[in-house]
Amino acid sequence: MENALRDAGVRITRQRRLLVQVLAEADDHPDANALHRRAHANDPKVSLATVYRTLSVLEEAGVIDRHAFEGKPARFETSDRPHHDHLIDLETGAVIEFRSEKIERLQAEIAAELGYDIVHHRLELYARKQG
Amino acid sequence: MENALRDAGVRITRQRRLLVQVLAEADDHPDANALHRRAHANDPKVSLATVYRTLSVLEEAGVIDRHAFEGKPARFETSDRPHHDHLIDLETGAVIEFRSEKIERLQAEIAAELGYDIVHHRLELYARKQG
DNA sequence: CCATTGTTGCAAATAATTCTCAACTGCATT
DNA sequence: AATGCAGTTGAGAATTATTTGCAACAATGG
Repeated sequence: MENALRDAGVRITRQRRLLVQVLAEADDHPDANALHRRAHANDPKVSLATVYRTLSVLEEAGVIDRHAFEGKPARFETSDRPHHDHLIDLETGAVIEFRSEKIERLQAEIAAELGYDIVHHRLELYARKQG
Repeated sequence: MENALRDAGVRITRQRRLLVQVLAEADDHPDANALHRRAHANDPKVSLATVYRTLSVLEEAGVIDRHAFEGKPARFETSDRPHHDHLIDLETGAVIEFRSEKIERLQAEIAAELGYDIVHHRLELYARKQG
């Protein structure tokens, strides 16, 4: 991942290397604060401002994704996994990932009809188990 | 709409009546600040805090919908209109409504395949004008 | 018309994120 | 290995969106 950054012309600093590592090790979807806490454990000198700045840089470079769930703080994950959307089970809160080529295509068509190119999208299905 | 509120046990105050009116007249998707500005024009005494409080009350009563688009402040619209999804212009922040029967159908199919019935969903396209 | 209870305005509090600026550090070059 | 400089950092102040505490006020039932 570090190489990908270097190639994108991003200067590799101690704190950036640390954050990349923390993100790579995360199997959840931490927010900026959680990342700061984790990085801080390894290097108490890393500041929250730098976490925010670095997250923007990494997002810009395309190595992480930023997810904005309702009102809540933004959460991040490495973008090495394939794109997917989410179905949320309203009773259990479980999150099921899915992907539909057809929907992706339709979205692009709709945007094109309106004169737009999609940069990214958000699709969440809130559902209940069939009776 | 006022009756719907009364039925929901919501006390009708001068400022609530005004905000309901402003919302009913809005054909865009204003945020709390914009609503405050518009209400303020009619009654300079209405405060921003009350706008926020009233919006929560109206949402609770089910007469308006709150949309939390990425990072940006929440935006509102009356919920008396037929269902639609949103395309957000990343440059101007403009919100364009659209509806696709095909996507609706596909969503239902996907949910069904996973053993679910959709209760509601959220689809947002973040896009940029075609060059 | 009065009492009760909910509502408002104001200002201060919170929460998430960005910015300012002086000190510091990658890294290309010598 | 030393040097220059543009990019980066830390600390805290600033900003933006929203919520809250509290005393004054007003809507509805009786």
